[in-house]
Amino acid sequence: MGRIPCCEKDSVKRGQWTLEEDNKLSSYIAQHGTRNWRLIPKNAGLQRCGKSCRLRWTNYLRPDLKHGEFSEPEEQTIVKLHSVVGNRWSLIAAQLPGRTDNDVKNHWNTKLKKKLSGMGIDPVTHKPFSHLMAEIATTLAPPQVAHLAEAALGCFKDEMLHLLTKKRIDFSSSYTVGGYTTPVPPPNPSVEPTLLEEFNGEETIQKIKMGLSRAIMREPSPVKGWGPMTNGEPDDNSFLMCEMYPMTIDQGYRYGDPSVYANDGEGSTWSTCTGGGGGSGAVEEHDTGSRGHLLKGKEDESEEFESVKGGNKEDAGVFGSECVLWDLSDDLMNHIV
DNA sequence: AAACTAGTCAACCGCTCGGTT
DNA sequence: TAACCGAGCGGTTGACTAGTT
Repeated sequence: MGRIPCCEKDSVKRGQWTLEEDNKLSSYIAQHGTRNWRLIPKNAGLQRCGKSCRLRWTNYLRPDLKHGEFSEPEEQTIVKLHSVVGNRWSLIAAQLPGRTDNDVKNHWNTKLKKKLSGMGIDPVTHKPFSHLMAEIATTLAPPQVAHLAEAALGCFKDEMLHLLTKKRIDFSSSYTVGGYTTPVPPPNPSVEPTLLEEFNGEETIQKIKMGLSRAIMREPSPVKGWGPMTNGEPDDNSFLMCEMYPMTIDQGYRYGDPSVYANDGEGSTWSTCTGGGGGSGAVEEHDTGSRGHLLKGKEDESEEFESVKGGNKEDAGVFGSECVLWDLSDDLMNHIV
């Protein structure tokens, strides 16, 4: 039982690499290549495991690596690909020249996950938390829905409070995440300055509970399942929020065609939801119960909205998707505002 | 100024897979 | 066909740093 270790653990050095070790490894590989990792440390005069050398080379020393911050298009690519392939970091990294799977994984775990959570999006399923709950709620009898709301609040309380307080304050100027500015103002800007001042933890939680419970009970059945699309037709390999939620069809943004994931440098691969010809009727007056409250009405009065609706679509990515960020019911928002 | 906390990221670990013998 | 081996992958850990109390 057990595997033969790749090296004698007692005789190898571990931990951080020194500059001298880096130089030894780099110069050896420059001369001899990376054919046999087990022999490399021995031949290069390093007290390291071959595996450790490979890792050091592939994750840090390789000359074609990019070091530093991830760009906005890179972040978009990661999020989009993650929504389709999950934690296949090497696959995702392959679409990002100069980035390693370790880089991508670290960036996802430390930054992107939090960004999505903070926006009320489940980083595992890439669905808004509220929609996840709504999906579950459709399978429950009404009395159970209240319990679901209670339980969900326990799970998502932090995200919701964050969303309902800090994020809204951020909106006073504009909301920028992942380099994408969302020029959508809060539903009622006049109350914005007092939001934090008036914030009271317990009271707010009670309001959230009530609003969430009501919102879920009023959540209409999905139009379709999470029907992904390829070339405009549903396919089984990806999620497509705007298919399920009419509001997003009109003004929202969705993940682009899953078949086009190459980082071709042509800017955003996010695409807008055109609604497949459905047009502006997607958000109707009667839909005020749960979704689309923000866009409905804003369309009439907000210059910023026009900029989104009009020529600024390229500026909104997954992080700038107001339909996701603000996908809270009127009931819920009214309790808070 | 010191102690504590949270965030970041390089490195390690164990496992799987594919090629070779 | 089975055993072995090298390489790669994804999850996890821990050292370091910056920010906060």
